[in-house]
Amino acid sequence: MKRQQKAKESLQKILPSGNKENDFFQQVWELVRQIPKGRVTSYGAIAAALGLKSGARMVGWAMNSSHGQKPVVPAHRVVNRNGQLSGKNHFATPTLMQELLEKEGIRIQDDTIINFSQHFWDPQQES
DNA sequence: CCGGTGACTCTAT
DNA sequence: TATAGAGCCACCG
Repeated sequence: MKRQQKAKESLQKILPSGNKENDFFQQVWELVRQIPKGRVTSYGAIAAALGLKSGARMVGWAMNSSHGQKPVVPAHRVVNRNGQLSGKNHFATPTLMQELLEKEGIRIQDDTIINFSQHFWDPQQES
């Protein structure tokens, strides 16, 4: 639990100069930002796109740090492999994620995206 | 250096 | 079909 707070604080360090801008987090944020409106992707897909075979958790960690990022990170467009809004609890409000997705034309039922595969956006496909 | 944790995913029972 | 356990990488103290 405290890890998240610490992680957020650590984020403060990577923002200033002299740090590794190529940080894993930055990569994730950048990729997430490239997600087209009305589309969604999974942590595993992002992790794979970054070269992490099973680093889905790291992606989630990056999302945690994405809170308050200057370039808005549409973390709401990132869901688990099941299309469930697993991270909705980490947003400003648990319902914010769903609201944002619905605003983009995505139907959500039971915290799960309907026709997830249809809205799914492959990070590698953007290239 | 080592242990613990995490917005995940897969495999096994 | 559902539940349980292990694997995975990165970061912190």
